[in-house]
Amino acid sequence: MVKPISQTMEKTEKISTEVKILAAAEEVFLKSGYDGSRMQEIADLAGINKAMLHYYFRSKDALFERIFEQKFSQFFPKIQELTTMPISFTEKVCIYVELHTNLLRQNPYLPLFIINTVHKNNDFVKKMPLLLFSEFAKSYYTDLAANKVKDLNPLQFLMSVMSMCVFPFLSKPILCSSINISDQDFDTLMNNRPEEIKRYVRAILMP
Amino acid sequence: MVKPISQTMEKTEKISTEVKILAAAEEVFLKSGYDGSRMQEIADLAGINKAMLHYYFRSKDALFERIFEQKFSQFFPKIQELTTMPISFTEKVCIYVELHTNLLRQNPYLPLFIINTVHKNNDFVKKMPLLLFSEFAKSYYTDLAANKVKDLNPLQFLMSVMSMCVFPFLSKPILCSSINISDQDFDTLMNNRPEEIKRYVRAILMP
DNA sequence: GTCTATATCTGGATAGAC
DNA sequence: GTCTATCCAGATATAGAC
Repeated sequence: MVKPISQTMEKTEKISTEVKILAAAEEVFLKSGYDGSRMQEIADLAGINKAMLHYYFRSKDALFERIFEQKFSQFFPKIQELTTMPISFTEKVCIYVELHTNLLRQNPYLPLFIINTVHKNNDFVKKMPLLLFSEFAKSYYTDLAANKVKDLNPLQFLMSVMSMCVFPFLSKPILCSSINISDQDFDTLMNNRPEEIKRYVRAILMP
Repeated sequence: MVKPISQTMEKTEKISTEVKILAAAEEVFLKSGYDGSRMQEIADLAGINKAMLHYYFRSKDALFERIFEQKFSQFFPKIQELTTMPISFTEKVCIYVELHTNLLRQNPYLPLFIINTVHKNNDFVKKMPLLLFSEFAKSYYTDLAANKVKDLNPLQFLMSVMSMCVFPFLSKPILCSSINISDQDFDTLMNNRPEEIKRYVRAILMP
C-alpha cells in the first residue's frame, strides 16, 4: 500500500504534478536503481497516472537522467571554497570527512545509486568534472614542503579517506547480518564515525 | 572398474553443458547483476539454446542463487586459520589486506555484485554467517592488554581497513573519469595499494 | 539432452476521449 | 492536463518434436 506523496506533504495547496513526479521518481530510482524501477511504481507513489509520466518527461530514460544529474551533483559535499582557505591540509581533510559523513547519513542510498549508474554508463560522469583532487593535492604538497605532513602518495591517501567515509553505507546489509547489529547500532556507529576517521587521518599524516 | 564408453560420453556431455552454463551465467550476472542480465545473453555466451537453461536450472532465480552462493563465499579471503596463528593483531590485519586486495584485483566485479544483491535481498547473507570479526576483535584486545596497539574501537577500525581495500574497485569509473586516469594507471595504483594501506594500518595502530 | 516454436506476462510507450 | 484503453517489444518459461 503506497501513500501518494501529495498526501504526505504538509501544504496541500496544489503541488504541481511535475514536482510530485520528480519526488516520486527520486525515491524509487534511488532505492531500486534504473533496472529495478518501474514507471508504474513511480506513478503510484506520485498519486497520478502512468501516462502522465510520459507527458511530462518523454521517457523513462529522460526521467532517470534528470534525477541522476540532480543527485550526482549532491554526492560530493560543497568544498570548493574550502580548498582556497588558509588552513592546513590535515584540517581540510578533516572538514571533508565531517561534511561527507553527514551528507551520507542524510542520504544513505546515494552511494549505491551513483556507483551503479556510472558502472552502467560512465558517460554520465564525463559531463561533470570534479576539480577536487588537484586542489587537495596542491595543498598537500605545500604542507609537505613545510614538513608538516608525512611523505606519501596523496591520491592513495585521499582515496582511502573517501573509502572510509562512503563504504560503510554500501556494506551496511552485510555488516548488520554478519555481526548481527541493529539499525540503531549502525546509526550510532555512523554518528561516531567522523571522529574516528579524523583520528586515523591525523595518525597517518603525522610526520 | 571401467565404465562403458557410451555412459562415460553421456556423463561427460552432461557435465560439460552444465559447466558451460555456470561459467556463462557467472560472467553475465557479475557484469550486469540480476535485473540487468538476460537469459538469452547467458545462452549465447554458453553457446547453447535458451531452453537448456531452464532444463538444467529451473528458473532465472534458481540459476542466480546458485551463482551468488558460490561467489559470496569467495568474497572474503580465506583467513580462518590465520586468526589462530601466534602473530600480532597488526600482522594479521596486514595479511588480510594483502589477501583481500589480491583477491579483488582478480575479481574486480565481485564487490558491486555482492553489494547489489544483499541490498535487494539480505536473506541471502543470513545463511552465511561470518565469524571473522569476533576472532579479530579477540586478537585486538589481547594486544591492547599488552600495550602493543593503540586504544580504539576495533569495529570502526576493521570497517575502515575493509573500506580501503574494497571501495576503490567500486569507485573506479568515477575515479577514472573525474581525474582522468587510464586503466593501466588504475592497475598500478591497485598494485601499490596493499603496501600503502599497510603503512596506514601501522600508523593508526602504533601505541 | 537438445532444439524450434510458442505461450504468457510484464513493462514502456502511445492514441484518443474528455 | 488528465484519464482509460491499448499497443507492442522484449523477456521468462513451457510444449513438443527429434
